[in-house]
Parts: sequence; C-alpha cells; structure tokens
Amino acid sequence: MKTWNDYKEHVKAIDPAIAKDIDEAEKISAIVSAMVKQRTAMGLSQRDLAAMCGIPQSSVARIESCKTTPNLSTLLNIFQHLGLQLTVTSSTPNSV
Amino acid sequence: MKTWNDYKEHVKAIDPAIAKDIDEAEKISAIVSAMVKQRTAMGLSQRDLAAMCGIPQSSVARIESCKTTPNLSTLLNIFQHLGLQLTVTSSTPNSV
DNA sequence: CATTTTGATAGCAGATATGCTATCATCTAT
DNA sequence: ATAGATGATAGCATATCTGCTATCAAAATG
Repeated sequence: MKTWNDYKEHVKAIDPAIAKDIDEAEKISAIVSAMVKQRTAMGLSQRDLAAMCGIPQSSVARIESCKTTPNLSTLLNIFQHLGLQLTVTSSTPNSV
Repeated sequence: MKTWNDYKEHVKAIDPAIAKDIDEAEKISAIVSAMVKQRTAMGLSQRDLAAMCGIPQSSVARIESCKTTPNLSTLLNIFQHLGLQLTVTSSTPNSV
C-alpha cells in the first residue's frame, strides 16, 4: 500500500512547481501543529486562547484548520500568549 | 541624553497596550533584520531576491522597510530562497 | 437524557497585503 | 559626466486575511 509520503514524493517529482507549494504547506502545517500542541498542552480551548489574544474563536479555528495562512502579526500575537517563540535559523551552516 | 531604549521603556511602563505593540514590532523587526542581513550577505539586491521568489521588488522593499507585515506564506517563500528557516521554540523551558 | 463545551463553518464588511507598473533620488562605476 | 544599479515609493486592482456574529454537529459532562 502506498503511503501519503509516496504519493507526495511522486507528485513533487512530476511537477517542481507543485513541489514548492507542498513544501510550503508542510512548513505552515508544522508551525500550526506546534501551535495546537502547545494550546492543548496548556489545557486551553480555542475560545480560551482567542480571548487571551483578543481575537474571535473563528480566527483561531481558521488558522488551526489551515483555512487561512495567518499574517505574521497574527501569528506572533498567538505565539506570545502560548509562550512560543519564532526563531530565525540559517539552513546553511557556518554563514558566520 | 536619553536613549531610544529609555523612551521605549518609559512608554511601555505607561501604557501596557502600547507595550504589546512595541514588543510585536520588535519581533517583526528582528525577523526582517535577519532577512535583510542574509540577503546582503548573499550579495543579492532586492530585485535579485524578488526574481528568485517570483514576486515584484516592491513587495520585498515594502516588507524590508516594514511598510507591511508579511503573510506567513510570503515570509516562508522568501526565507526558502535565502536559506533561512523559521523555527518554533518554547519560551517556557521543559514543557516536555 | 439534558446541558454545556468544543471546534468547524458561514456570511458579511472592513482592513490589509499583494502583484503589477512605473518613477524617483542616490549611489556606483566606467 | 554618463549610464547603470539600487532601494523607496506611488497608484491601482485584486486577493486574502480578519473581526464580528451566529449556527451546527459532535463530544464531554452532569
């Protein structure tokens, strides 16, 4: 049986343009996943977190379910209240 | 003579709501600064980078000069071509 | 079973970012 | 001096996110 990864690699091999989209979607997904994980770990509902951030629950839900890709400002607001941090890392080692 | 930091701390002490805005602006500024630093380190002009990312130079300029706060998607696109990575870190140590 | 909580979703209006094109001042190099 | 490169900025149309409000199904709780 083929896994999702098999399918994914297949598609990426066929169309590099789509590969780029998939890569980006995966990065966003990873960030959002960390966000959801932290929220639940803190025992917060979407409504709880939303109230803390001063935004509606629908906004949190849309981001968590990947219906929209958040603005950096919105993401930082949420991260702030989750005790999460966004860090810039260099992929290329030793860039001095 | 008062430094900018003195002024900043002063304002933040007076109005916590503004303090939040300042904190966010500083985070965005830090991310953007890292981005500009990497671009120049790679010897790329805004036009070069923009072409690589498939976006207009004006978009790069607007983000670098903080005229707009980028969408996470736009930021990841640029980071991708700069060899930069966005990492989620926990501010609270040992969250297991 | 009844109630509450939770996450997803809808519609709408307003705000903001984006793409595209073009211009401008400044700097650099020939 | 002249031409080219660079970053900032403008206007416009479009796309997208966001806030607000409300509803719904499913799950949890009593």
